[in-house]
Amino acid sequence: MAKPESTEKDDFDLRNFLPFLLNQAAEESSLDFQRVYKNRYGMLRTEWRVLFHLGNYGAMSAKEIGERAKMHKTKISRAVYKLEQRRYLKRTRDENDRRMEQLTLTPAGLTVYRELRGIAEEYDTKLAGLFTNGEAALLRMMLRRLAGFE
Amino acid sequence: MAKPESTEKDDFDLRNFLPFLLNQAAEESSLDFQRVYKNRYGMLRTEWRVLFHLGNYGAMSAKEIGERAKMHKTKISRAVYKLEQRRYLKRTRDENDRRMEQLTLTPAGLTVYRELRGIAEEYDTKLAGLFTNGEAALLRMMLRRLAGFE
DNA sequence: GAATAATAGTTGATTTTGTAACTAACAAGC
DNA sequence: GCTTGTTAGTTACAAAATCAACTATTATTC
Repeated sequence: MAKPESTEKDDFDLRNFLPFLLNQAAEESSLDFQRVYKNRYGMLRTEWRVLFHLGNYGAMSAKEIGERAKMHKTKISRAVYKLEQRRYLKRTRDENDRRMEQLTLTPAGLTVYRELRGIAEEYDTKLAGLFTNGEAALLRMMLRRLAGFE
Repeated sequence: MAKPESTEKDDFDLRNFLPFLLNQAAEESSLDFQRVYKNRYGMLRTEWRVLFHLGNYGAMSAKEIGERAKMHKTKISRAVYKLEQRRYLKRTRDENDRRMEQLTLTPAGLTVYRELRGIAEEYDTKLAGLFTNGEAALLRMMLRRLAGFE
């Protein structure tokens, strides 16, 4: 006599809940890269992000980085400070609007960026290798949409 | 005379780098849900996760939650403490192995779980609505693989 | 079965993040 | 042109995450 234990519907599965799933995937898929920038370059997550923004898109202000990476301005302020200490970037006051400063990578910063970028590319290829080319492209498209890019 | 500025290859785009992209998507896609458990229920991320594990999969030990959610044991220890304070769960010492304790939701905890689960389901549906059914299913499959589930 | 190692969970110290208040420069209204 | 509001960025303080050391219990080894 198959009597249901309760009337409760519980077809919900945490492991399919998109915010959780995305978070777990993000966490897991950045472990190896994290090890590199952390252990090998002594950087924090916020720091490589700032470095990559400047390396990849060229000089910009802290505010602009904040908008692109959706990082709070205090995080960026501190990351910029650390990168400046290590002589990876320099600031130049914007003469048109003296509230902000233009951030530029130094040659040393650019070198580190290129090294890390190489590792990032390899790593990305490895991750994408879990899928067919078509799937991977679709994945990126969907993630961009979820992230609010495009 | 179209002379390239440098020999540098820079087809790299940070916004397509999977670890970054996943992180941005995860961040962005959990904002609304975060507001609910934070502002309306005064919970932390770690806390709703523990609550959901117990609600969704039934009683288990802190260690088991840690393995499933890839959360460090100190985070769990503190989340369990908070949930216990609020009478959302109770602990019972495992008599076979007295080092660990079985964690169970109280009726109050179960109620809160069900409320939040409902909101989570709605929210998930909204997010999935950005895609076709087939795409969404594929997305979940790919994320599960990246997360190391299955 | 006593000594050693391993495991579940907690606690305290340090590091990192988040929040709010602040300074300095610019913009707008009148 | 002076008051009021806004913006870029920093700093101080509070909250949370990380890391290491700790207790209590179980497992292993000789």
